[in-house]
Formats: sequence, C-alpha cells, structure tokens
Amino acid sequence: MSGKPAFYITTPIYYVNDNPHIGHAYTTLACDVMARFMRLDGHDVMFLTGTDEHGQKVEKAAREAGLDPRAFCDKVSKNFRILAKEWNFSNDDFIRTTEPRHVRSVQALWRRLEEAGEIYLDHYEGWYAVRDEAFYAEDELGEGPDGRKLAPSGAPVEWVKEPSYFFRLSAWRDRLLDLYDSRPGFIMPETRRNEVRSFVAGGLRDLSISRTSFSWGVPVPGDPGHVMYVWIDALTNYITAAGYPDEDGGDFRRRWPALHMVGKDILRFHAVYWPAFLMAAGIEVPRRVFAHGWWTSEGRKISKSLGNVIVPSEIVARYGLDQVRYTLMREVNFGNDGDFSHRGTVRRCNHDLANDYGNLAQRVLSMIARNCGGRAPRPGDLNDGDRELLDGAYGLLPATREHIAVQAFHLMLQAIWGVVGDANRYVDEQAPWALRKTDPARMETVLYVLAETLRVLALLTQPVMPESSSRLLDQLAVPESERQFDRLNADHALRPGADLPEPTGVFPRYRDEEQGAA
RNA sequence: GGCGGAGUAGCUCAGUCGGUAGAGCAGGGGAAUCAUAAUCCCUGUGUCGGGGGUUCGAGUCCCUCCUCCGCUACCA
Repeated sequence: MSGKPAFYITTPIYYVNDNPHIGHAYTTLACDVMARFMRLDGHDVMFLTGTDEHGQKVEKAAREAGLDPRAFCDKVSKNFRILAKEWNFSNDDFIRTTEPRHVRSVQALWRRLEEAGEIYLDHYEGWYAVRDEAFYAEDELGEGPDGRKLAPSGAPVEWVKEPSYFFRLSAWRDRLLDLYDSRPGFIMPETRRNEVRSFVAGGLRDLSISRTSFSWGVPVPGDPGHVMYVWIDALTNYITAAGYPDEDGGDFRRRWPALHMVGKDILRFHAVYWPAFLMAAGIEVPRRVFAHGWWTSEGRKISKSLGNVIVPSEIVARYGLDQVRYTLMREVNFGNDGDFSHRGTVRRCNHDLANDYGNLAQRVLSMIARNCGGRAPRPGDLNDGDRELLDGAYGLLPATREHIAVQAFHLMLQAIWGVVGDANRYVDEQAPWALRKTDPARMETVLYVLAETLRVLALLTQPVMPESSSRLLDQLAVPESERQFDRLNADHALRPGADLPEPTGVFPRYRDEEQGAA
C-alpha cells in the first residue's frame, strides 16, 4: 500500500425512507470538501457515505408500496446516489446496511460485546401506539375526552412490554467523561461538547438494542426472534466499511479511526452511544465527532407548510453547482446555524465569484491572450511588490491547512479571498495596460506574477469548487498531474512561454429574471 | 427548573495576557478603463443588553437583573 498518511471521514448513513434534502447535501458537502482537500494534500483518503435501510418504518413503507423490503431499498437508496452524482461528491464507498459485509460486521460486534458481558436480556416497555407503530415517552402523551392516553398524533396508546437486549451504557458514564475531558477536540464545536458532557454527567440508562416487534433488521446472533435496533446496526457501518471484523487483515488498522460529520440532531448517538460501544468492544474511538448546524430558508425554519423547502437539485439548477457549494461553505461559520436566502446566494455568486475571483481571472487571462501571444508571460526580475503578492499566495497552504484541521471551511475561504483581493489591488496598482506602452517587459512580469497567483488560487479552490477550478487550471495550461498541493510553491510555478488556450469566463453573473426579486 | 451559549455599527459577525472599539455586506463620494459595468480609493459621533463592583484604566474580570437560543435519552 501507499506510504501516505490515511484519513477517513464519514457522513451519517441516511435513512433510506427520506427524500434527500438540503441537510443531507450539506453534511455530505462538508465531508467532500474535507476529503478533496486531504487527497490533494497527500493523504490516502477514504470518504464514506451510505444509507440506513433497516427498521419498522422501511418495512412498512415497502409493504405500502407493494414491494419486498429489499427491492424497496434498492429503489429508494438510489435517490442518495443520484444526489451524490448531482453534487459531484467524491465518496470512495457507499455503504448500505443491508449488505452482507455489514450484517457480518454488526453480528461480530454484537458477539464481542456479549462476550465482554456488556449485553443482557430484559424487557423493554413503554407507551406504544399501534397505529403509529411507535413508542412515546410519558411526557409526550396527551389525554383524550374519555381520559385515555393519546399519542401526539392522536392515536391511542397502550402499555406494552417486549423482551429486549440491553447494552450496559450506564456503566460507561465515567469513562465517557474521561474521554471528553482528555480529548477536548473529540466533540466539536465546543458548545456541543458541553451539552454532551452535561448530558452524560447527569447519568445514563442502559440502552435497548433489539426489537421483536418487526423483522426487517439484522438478526441477533443466537436469538433470531430479535433483530438489532437502530443504534448498534446503523453506527457500526463506520467500521464495516473500514474492514471490520477483519481487524488485522485488510486496511482496518490503517483506516480507523474516522472523523464523523453529523447534524446536531444525531450528535448524542455518535458522541455517547458509539464511543461506549467501541470502548466496550475494545476498539479505538472515533478521531472526532463534528456536529454542524441547520439551515433556515429566507430567515425561517424550513417546513413543508411554509413552502420554503430547499430542494438540492433545484438550487443547483438555479445557481450552478460550484456556486452553491461555495455559498454553503462560505456563508456561515461552520458549526453554527445559517440562513440560506436568494439575496445572499446571489451576492456570493456575483460579488465573491463573478466579480472578485472570476473577473480577476478574466482580466488577467485576456490581457495575456492579447499581449503575450497566447503564451504564459516571461517574467523579468521580481520587485518587492511582486514577491509580496506571491508570498501571500504561497502562504495560503499552511493557513488553509490549519483551518481545515478544525473544519473551519469559512475561514479557509476567507483566507483565500484575502489573496483574491490583494491580486485585484495589485492589478490596479501595476496597471499593466499602461505598462504595455511604456515598459512591455515589466508588463510581462506583472502578468506572470498574476497568472502564477491565479494558479495557486485555482489549486486551492479545488476542494470547494472542483469543476470551476479545473476549468481555470485548464486555461493556465496546468496539467492534471500538476494539481496536487505539493505544487503550491515557487519550484512548481507556471512555466513561462507555455501555450494557453483562449480564455473564457468561469463564473457567470447571476441575473434575476424578474426585476427586484427578493 | 438544571446545565451550556449568546446579546458589539442598518445586517452578519471579529475582538488574544483588561489600556482610548474593528472587518465584510448594505449606504454615500471619488479614481481608473485591462476585465463578466467587473476593479481600486475615501467615508462609521456605535450608551459594546441594563445596573452595580474591582482597577490608574473594562466589550474584555466579579456580582446582579433582562432578553434570546441550545441541551435536558431511545426521533438517523
């Protein structure tokens, strides 16, 4: 295998019954940017996404669709593969919990936990609504006119008791607290870490990890009347894809542990249950669990009744894929909630991309095309101003590395755009259009410095905007083989005299059809 | 109720070890003309949520109050 350091990153596996929405796209996008950055920066990356396909809801939805659960999953799981293609996600694997490799993996983990004495058989009981096929907590219930207890949906509930296997989560309180305290970066952002910590500090109850009320799931080894409940089944996908249970053969030791990217709604499962399972099984805990925020739409909570749902394929069709990728990564501090608005997106598309970055490329490339015979300029001696701009550009790699290491995508882009601004100022100060008449040699130097700066910028924007960056690099005649981050220095600078293709705009302006549309 | 976070320019937010408040966007004025009418320069008299305290000096520390948000277990 390669000697490159390994980097493993995962999205949650998405519940196959859902339609892909902005939340799915956002989580996966963040992972994609991370994965692309690390690949370009010399890591052996594994980027995993997939679908969670078991459970009562899927079983029921399949029945309603008149399909076998497996056939149903085959059909709807495809929606997430389509999303990945549509958004240019570079996942290396797509795991489905119904695959044999996963069934084998979860069952192996189960046995390991059982051998360790971490699992015991008891009863799960609670208020159950037959109509909803769901359990409800006491405080969720209301009362009907006849005094009967009702689910929030209005369905009558009854107290039911079913046998269930339990995981001894309660025993892991202190060891989890030690984990959080000894590894401050284990849960990010910090405010989420505080929440999880206080939740765990308050004491944990054992966790029900099997069901007998449905059968669409992984059978419990040695007790086929039970299927595994969501926690242990779904979370285990992360080690399945890394090669578990073959811990010593294959890539497991090299790949694992992973960085888990999750929405804040499922943080607890990843930051409490999952590390407890792993520690109990003697497996290393994840490298980090990062919980990102939610999007609102035009300042409001997204809801179907408000009609402000953001459909991934629609915004891509409207603004362009790389434009949307850029906006989502730039608009908010990663980890916080953010608002997705038409006005804001257009501002990003037109100001940041079309004006600042796209127009910089266009003004430089078209001057080169016109004044340097369609070839990369030949520089003379560099002065302090030239070096300052180039040093700023070369300095971006260490800066962006630091931001990427803590998933600060917005800061990475801010840093890059700092150099975009420097380059635009440099064009104005140097005024190469004037030099054309007074000092053509100096003009070539200036244009060379700018073209080299563009090369650096285009290399660095690859993780966020792969397609557009690639087109820009094509226009600079940077070969595919020269686009890794180890080329981000003067030793690999643009080759003077290289033939350049005819420049064309990469980031078009967004124009509203309707005047003054908000 | 408990725990955690936040309240700084019209908007979104930065503000390290306490030392006379900053950036981007929006708005106003100007320069330039290579470029996707894009770019560049200039322009901010803000009770730093209220009150009290420590200090020579507090957005930055302490107390208190107000407002908003998140978490407070079986919903991927």
